Amino acid sequence: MLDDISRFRRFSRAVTSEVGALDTSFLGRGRPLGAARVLNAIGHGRTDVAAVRAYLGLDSGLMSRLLRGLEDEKLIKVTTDPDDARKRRATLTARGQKEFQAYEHLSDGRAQDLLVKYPHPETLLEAMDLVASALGREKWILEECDPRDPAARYCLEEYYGELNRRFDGGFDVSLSCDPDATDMIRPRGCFLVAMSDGLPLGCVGLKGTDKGYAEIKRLWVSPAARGMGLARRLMAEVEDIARDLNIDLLRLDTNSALPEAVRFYQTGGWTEIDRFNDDPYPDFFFEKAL
Amino acid sequence: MLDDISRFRRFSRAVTSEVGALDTSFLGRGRPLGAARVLNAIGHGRTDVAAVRAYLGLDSGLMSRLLRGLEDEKLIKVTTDPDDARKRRATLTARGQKEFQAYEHLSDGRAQDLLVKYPHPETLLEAMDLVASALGREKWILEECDPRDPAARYCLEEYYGELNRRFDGGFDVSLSCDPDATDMIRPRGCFLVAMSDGLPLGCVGLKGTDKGYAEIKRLWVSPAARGMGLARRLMAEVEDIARDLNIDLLRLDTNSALPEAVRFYQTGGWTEIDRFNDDPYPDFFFEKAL
DNA sequence: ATAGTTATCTGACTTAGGTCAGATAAAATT
DNA sequence: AATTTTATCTGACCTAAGTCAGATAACTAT
Repeated sequence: MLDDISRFRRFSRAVTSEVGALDTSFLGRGRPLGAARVLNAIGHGRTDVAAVRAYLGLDSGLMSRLLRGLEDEKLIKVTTDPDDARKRRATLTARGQKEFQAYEHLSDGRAQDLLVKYPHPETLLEAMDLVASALGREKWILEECDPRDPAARYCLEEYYGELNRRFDGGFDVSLSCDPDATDMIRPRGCFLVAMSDGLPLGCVGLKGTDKGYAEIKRLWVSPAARGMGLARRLMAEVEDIARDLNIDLLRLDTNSALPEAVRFYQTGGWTEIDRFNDDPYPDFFFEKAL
Repeated sequence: MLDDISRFRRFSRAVTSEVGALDTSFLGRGRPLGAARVLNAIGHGRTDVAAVRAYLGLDSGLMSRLLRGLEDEKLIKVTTDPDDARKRRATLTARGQKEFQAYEHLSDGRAQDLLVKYPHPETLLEAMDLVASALGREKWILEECDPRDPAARYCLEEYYGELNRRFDGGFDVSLSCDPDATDMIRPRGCFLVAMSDGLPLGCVGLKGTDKGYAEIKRLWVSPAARGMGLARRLMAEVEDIARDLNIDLLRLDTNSALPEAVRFYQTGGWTEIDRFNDDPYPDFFFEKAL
């Protein structure tokens, strides 16, 4: 009915007319938009004046005046960068912090007002997660972390939940060979999480063993990021790390109830091998030499 | 990991930084934003000056000046409303049409540039459809139309496609009792389509018969609109029309492979009855007295 | 050391955008 | 018929936002 471009433009119309109102939350505190935007950029951690200027696309003269105005209001303190005395850095004063929080509160309120219109917002929020992840794809960051960190645990919970839904008899972690966190920390292994502006989108674990190979575990990609090549990026990164750790053989297991995973390994340079463990869940086994 | 408000704000950040650029397409033709917005509003069919003013939220003085500017450029012609000589209506001149098309082309180009970054945009576009539909829910319109109109046929194709995916042995319209289009047109029946800014979101047909009852057929709701009460709205409307047509008994059939449909009828005042036709697909039958 | 580059500041200037008070004419209400 | 309301227009005015040219000081490269 509608072609892709029309669908895209329909989306942008809906969003600018409904969500665009969120920008308005920068008003309502008796300060012009420009000054409010600078204050908020600083509040969100952009201390470097040049960075704020680039982010907001402001002329240097204008920026200078806006900073002066905020200084006069005693909301920020501008100091010279110790490493490069040409550069300046701006930080919020206590009063600036309060003002920034007030803006945050306004924005939260607007978001809440819009959300409250939807009796069951979960479907909507899931679609929003996907759109935000896709649009911000260039800003995805792969981070190495402890598998017990909150982002990692969130991914693992989602992963277990999905297995439980997709396996015929469900999935119970305690019956599976749940890897020791310490086996997925350097130097024995590692754990990667992909983050997109605060939302974890996927993870993968490298579990060191004493059997002459390491195992790939817990490869998961959020529904909000599927079809965008994240699994491939995670695997490439974790293989690089494995090489760094002088690991020359990788193994993994998976299940035929996850056909997209099986296909992913088959087309990703992995060779099918015989069962190499006694975990009750997997029925497909692969290895790859590095 | 993130609460609903944070997810919503993450979405709005992503969208304003990526899609916000679409607004910029209103620039680039050497005209100030205000004038460009008015020209585009008129081009999109808002001929009533008051309507444009309300839509863009402009002061009457400012509006007046912007109209004068566009008139001076010979892009629009402002005439007095024949029904109410206080009101004025603006229409594009031939030159204005060309200029409007140039803006449309710019917007299409921007949309295309953003879309082209996604190798398989279908998932993204589906999520965008859903978000746009949800955000624009207040502007949904239920329209009565001929079941052979493009929007109706689009809905029916989607409906058949979904049945084909969800029924065990697939679905073939030609084996089903496909209702005659003329049975779903007044005065025998009717056909309703729900539109949301150009995208059909759902449909329902009322098929007149000569057997003392009418049938509800082809109730479908797009994945982009599920869980938002559209089926209920469509049914309420079609029941009103049935009453208008002096129909006092409705019947319908459905299939246990569509549990949400069965539940919808069970909780919507319908009573299960015995099979009343020999269509090979349905295995659930309902009726409702008006 | 010199020349060029970079980050910021300052002052002068322009424009878009928006507000306000009143004017005008048509329509609606009493 | 008189009054009120509505839709638009006009002129005066203001401010935010942005542009530009040059100044200053610090850093970088030759």
